[in-house]
Amino acid sequence: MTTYAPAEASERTGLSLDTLRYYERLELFGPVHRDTAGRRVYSDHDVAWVGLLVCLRNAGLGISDLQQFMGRMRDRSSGPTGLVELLEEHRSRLRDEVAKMNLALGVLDDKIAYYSAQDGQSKK
Amino acid sequence: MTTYAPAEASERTGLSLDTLRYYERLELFGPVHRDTAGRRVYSDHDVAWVGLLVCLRNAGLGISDLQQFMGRMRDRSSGPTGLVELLEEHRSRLRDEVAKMNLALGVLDDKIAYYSAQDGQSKK
DNA sequence: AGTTGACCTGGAGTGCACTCCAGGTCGCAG
DNA sequence: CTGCGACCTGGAGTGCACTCCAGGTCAACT
Repeated sequence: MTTYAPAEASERTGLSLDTLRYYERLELFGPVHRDTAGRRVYSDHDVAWVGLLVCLRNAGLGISDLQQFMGRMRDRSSGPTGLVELLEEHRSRLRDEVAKMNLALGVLDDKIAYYSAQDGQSKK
Repeated sequence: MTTYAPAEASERTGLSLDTLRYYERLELFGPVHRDTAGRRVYSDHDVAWVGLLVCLRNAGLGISDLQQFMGRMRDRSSGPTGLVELLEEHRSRLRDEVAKMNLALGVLDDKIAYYSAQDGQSKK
């Protein structure tokens, strides 16, 4: 199993060392294995997991959402935790967001069309 | 021309009174007309404009983006200001965002499918 | 043995976008 | 004319998500 030094994990996830540690403190992932000197050694699994976190963060989920998500994952062995419901809730929120953004995109398109036309003939 | 008291403007734009005043201070819109007692009187135009701001904010533009946008609008009479270019830049950023969100949506779909299946047979 | 550089910790600092507050003014219903 | 409620101001406070920092440890190179 491949492992990664902090700097490499940072590079692969696109997060700073600080952010990686920050996420770990908040228990969004980990615990991360340490070498004899106390330095972090990230596994494939860690890196992949952080990739998921980054993706969901990019999508606009907050830290507390991710914490909930993690919590449910952890307790999954002890029966149903509503994990799927939680995910579905976030999915529908995300869809709303996307809809909003598409709306804004439409507005931007309109504005661009409008002002392009104006600028095109502005020195009348 | 219809006008609106602060409370009504707040209702129509979905922003709090505080936020409305905050946006005005930052010159994202206005200046807003006042009555004899010094109270704000919002016009149709103000409300519509704030609607645009809200839409762009929803879409993830920051306050400083909106300020730039406003600045260019103001100076438009004195020749080309690169307003269209600015809008186009934001549009492409927005498109990236949407793409990211769609990616996240795909990931969520996968997770939901995966954990639904697991939960469905979890009490094995 | 000394220097370098990557890493460690806990905690303080930053930037953003609000949000709240104290203390005050006004116009109108009773 | 007295409340009352909506509004005003400048400025302080909040919550989030990092980001930076001082002071220290350790392994490897020279």
